[in-house]
This record gives sequence, C-alpha cells and structure tokens, in this order.
Amino acid sequence: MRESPDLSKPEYDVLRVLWRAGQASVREVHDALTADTGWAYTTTKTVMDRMATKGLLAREGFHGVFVYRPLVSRPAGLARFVRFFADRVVERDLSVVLGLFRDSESLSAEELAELERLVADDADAAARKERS
Amino acid sequence: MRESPDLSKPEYDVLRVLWRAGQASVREVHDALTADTGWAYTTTKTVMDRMATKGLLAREGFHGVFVYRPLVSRPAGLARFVRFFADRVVERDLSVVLGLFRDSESLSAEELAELERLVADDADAAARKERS
DNA sequence: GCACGACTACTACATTGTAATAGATATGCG
DNA sequence: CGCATATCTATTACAATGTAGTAGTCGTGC
Repeated sequence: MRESPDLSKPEYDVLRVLWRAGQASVREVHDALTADTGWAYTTTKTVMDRMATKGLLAREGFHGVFVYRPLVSRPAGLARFVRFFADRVVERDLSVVLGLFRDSESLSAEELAELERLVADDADAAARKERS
Repeated sequence: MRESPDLSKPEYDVLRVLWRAGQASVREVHDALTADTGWAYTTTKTVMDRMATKGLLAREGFHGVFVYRPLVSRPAGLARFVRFFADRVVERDLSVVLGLFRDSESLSAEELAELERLVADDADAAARKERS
C-alpha cells in the first residue's frame, strides 16, 4: 500500500491494537478494545473481515482460526489524521503538529521520518491536483 | 446542545464554512467547499439538510430559499477531534495538544477556554462511565 | 408567455456501523 | 464414548452516511 489510506475510526482502533501486538486473533483484538468501544464480538469480527477484504489486514488461517496482521504501517495509518488535524482543526503548519511526535516516545525516529515523508507526499499530491 | 457532537468529516467541513460566515445558503457553502471536496451541489444540499434534521444546523426559509446557521459552537465542534487526536493519534496529554491552539489566532481566548472546558467534561464523563 | 437557471424535495444506491443468527468444531464431563 | 457448551466463522440485517440523480417550482429576462 503505497499511499496512506483514509481510515474510519473503527478501522483505526483495530489497527492500533495490531500495531502493538504485531498480529492477533479477533478475540484478542476484541478484548483489547471492548473497554473503550463496548462493541459486540461480532462487530469486531465484521470490521476486521471487511478490513481484510479491503487489503488493510492480512489474515492467515490456522485450523479454522484466523490471525490478522496489519498491512498498513503506523506512520501510514497516522498520516491522514495528522494532515486533517493540522489543516482543518488547529489550522496550523504541519511542522508544528509533527513536533508533537518528536519527543513523545510514541513513534521511533524512523517512523517519524516516514510519517513526515508521507504527509509531505500527500501535500504534494494535493497541490499537483490543484494546479491541474 | 450541551455535549459536543461526534461530527463526520463532511459535517465538519460544512460547519467550518458556517463558523466563518455566520450563516449561509447551500450555494454559498457549496462554493466555499467545492475546491476541496469536489462535491456535486446536491451533495452539499443533502448533507446540510440532514444536519438540519439532526439539530446541527438551523434553517430559516425566505421565499423558498433557505439560510443555514450552525447550532454547534466552534469549540464544541472541535472538542471530539481534539480528544481523539490527543488520546489516539499523538498519544500525548491533552494539555500539550491544547497548547497548539494557544498562540494560533485560530481561536479566541474565550473559545479556547470553552474548548478546554468541553474536553475536560468529556474526560470526566468517560472516567465516570469507566468506574460504573 | 415561455425557456432557462436556481432552488427545494424526493429517490437511489454503495459503504459503514453495529449487530444477530446459523452452522461447524473443539472440549469438558458424566 | 456421546452430548452439552463454548468458540469460531460465515451469512444476513438494518440504520446511518457518503454521494448523487431526477423531478417539480418559481422567478426572470427576453
């Protein structure tokens, strides 16, 4: 997946679990989310299956039980939200918002670099479309 | 509307125009958004009408033409996005994220104060639900 | 007086949010 | 060993949202 996808909130929540865990079953993701979301188990399942068919997750079967792996890197998953927040919520320069990650432990230096690159790419693409 | 609503992205975009304009017709909102969104005129119309029935906008007729006014303050409109971004995207303390608004021109001092209050309220509500 | 343009109302259809139900399977227990 | 129970997966459901198209109305310039 070259370009950062536009994730819905449920999708993003699932990915957050998988980014931490590396890979997980529906049950594991569900247990990690249920406190925050209150979802029914089948809701978690539906969301994850749809994500798999959309190419956001890979699923690997194992005696009829599946384990899911993210196909989107965390920087790629964050990119759209960062742009949205910078442009339309705080309405400040991207660099200021990216600064929040800089000393946050939350992203490694490499991830931060990738995030910066992705966010800039989006901006370029938008500008290119604008001009045409 | 006491509590800050969970706005979809289209809804938020419409509100951004109305916050600036105070009030506007579908046509005016559409023209302001079309560069970014590429929506058809009827899409803008549908979104705004649904927002009106949901109580997000007030519409006032004038010889069969309507003018829409936001029923959500800008701080209330921002609150959910700020919380989401702080908790689940940067994963840093709210105060750090709120700091971005502090010297941004984008919000008045009063609005910022209201935003801070709203965001804190949400946190309280969440904590209360947690404990119960 | 009527063709045109803009506005509103109604309808449409795919995707997402959120699940319930049904069918397959493994598992503890008597 | 055979069945009740717990889990899974797959299928189906239904409301809300994203994104329009179409039809009916009405004022306005010719």
